[in-house]
Amino acid sequence: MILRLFNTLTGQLDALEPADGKALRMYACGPTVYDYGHIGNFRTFLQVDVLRRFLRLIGMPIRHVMNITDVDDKIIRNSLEAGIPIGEYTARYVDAFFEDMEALRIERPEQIARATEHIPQMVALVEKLAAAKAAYKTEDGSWYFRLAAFPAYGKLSKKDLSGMEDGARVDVDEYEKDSARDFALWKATKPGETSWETAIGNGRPGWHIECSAMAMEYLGESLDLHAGGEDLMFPHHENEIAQSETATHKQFARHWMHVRFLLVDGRKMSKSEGNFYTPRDLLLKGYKASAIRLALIAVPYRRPFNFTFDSLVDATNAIGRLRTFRARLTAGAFTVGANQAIQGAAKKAQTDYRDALANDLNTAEALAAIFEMVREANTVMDRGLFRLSDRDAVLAVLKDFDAVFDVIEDRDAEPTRRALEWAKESSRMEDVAPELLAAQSLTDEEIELLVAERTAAKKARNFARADEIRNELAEKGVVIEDSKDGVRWKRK
RNA sequence: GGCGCGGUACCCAAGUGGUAAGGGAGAGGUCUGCAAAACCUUUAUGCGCCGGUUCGAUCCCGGCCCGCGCCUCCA
Repeated sequence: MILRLFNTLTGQLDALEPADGKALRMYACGPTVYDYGHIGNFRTFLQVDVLRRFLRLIGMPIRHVMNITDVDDKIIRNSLEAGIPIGEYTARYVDAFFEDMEALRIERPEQIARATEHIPQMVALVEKLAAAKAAYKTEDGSWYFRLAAFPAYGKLSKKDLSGMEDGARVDVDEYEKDSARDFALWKATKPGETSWETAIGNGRPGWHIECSAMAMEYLGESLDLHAGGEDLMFPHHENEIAQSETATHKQFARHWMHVRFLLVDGRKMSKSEGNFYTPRDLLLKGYKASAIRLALIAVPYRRPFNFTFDSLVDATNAIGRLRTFRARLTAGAFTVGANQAIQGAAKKAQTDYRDALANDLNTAEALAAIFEMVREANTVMDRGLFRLSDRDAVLAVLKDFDAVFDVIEDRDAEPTRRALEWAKESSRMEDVAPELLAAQSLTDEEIELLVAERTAAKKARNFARADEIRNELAEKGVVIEDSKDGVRWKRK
């Protein structure tokens, strides 16, 4: 099976395959650690996670590199304001980033590359460009890439910049540039700012150069895939192409994937609009990590996703349905044998599911394939015609599903617990939803005791007491389900 | 202004030149001590509007309206 993925460069669906027949070499732009990541950032990382998990599912080995930008204007400004070294300033956001990644069950790339740890590689690349007369140094000590040196500029974003050359928009700070569109490779620093003493002078890297240098360091001069948010297409990725291809004379990346933006209530998310959310914010409001994950991946990556709290509720309920279904499968006592209808349904679901993902990662269609099977299996179970081998067949499909979506297996308690801990440490307890605190007030053991007491009361036909316990649990977010196979409970 | 994307039921959303997946929510029913869960039925003669091509268009073409993104740091 092969994944056909939209390629920004060619404007069509292209088969995604390693050029050398070995592991797929992919690079994805990671976060700039000047603050906590928001759900927009994580939509991109999550969609890339879907990609890598699906590739693994179909047996393609991958080598995935992600950068962490731990030096840039905002970081320098903020750390200066806080009066701490940038390393110390970024450390907490790097930690937070990995914590959030884990909460959302985003797999760690094979290689994480931090900008500050690859200064020599960047310097070498600038030197190479300088030798090719594609980079020049300005009076203040900064280095710029000469756009005129790369005629193909704009091929990714399909921009024709020839008519916009040296227009009215010249930044006063950058008057020394040969052309307004030339971009910084290396920035001279002002006194007091973090800088590196290097062969090309004292300063710090420009943003674009880090991705080129680090991608080539770990993946070679020509990548199979480069991914990132749609906003990075121009100018960031365009600049990466320009500087890399000018330096190597090789195609930098054969395949480009861009994840569309997440909107909130139909608008771009921004702090000033007041519609800005981090995963932490949502966890403290009582939403589960799995619901955030599903909501952010259920809409295919090439569609803008309009985030609303409704979308989170929808995802929560959909996951509940899947988890209930699987619990019913595992708890049920089935007679030996197989039901041909179910065997067929499982096979079809398996195929449809994989085909959907293979078709430009159509997560919505993949989800539909799974739910169709769930309904058919439930129906057959209701009729008592479900057999032991059917369980294996259906569970196998769910396993495939969770290999990519990873939401059925309930690991929601830990992220919520950690978010609460974080709220305590950072004095944000007022942001915690009261229902969440109520739900946290009972331990599993306490719940088990109450459930047992209720079962006893029911047996004694003391329904008043049984209902009383059920209501008490409901108030604390615990739902009880009586079934032929015993009592199940779950936290809502 | 330039480039691009979208407008499908109450909400989210897939999709195809041949007659509308899936999820969520609502209503009715089955089951249950009652619930919950599950299942069944039900909710778009209709896919922004107007033309055109076609035997036939939601899907192709043209125009229009509305919404959004990028063009500057940005996932």
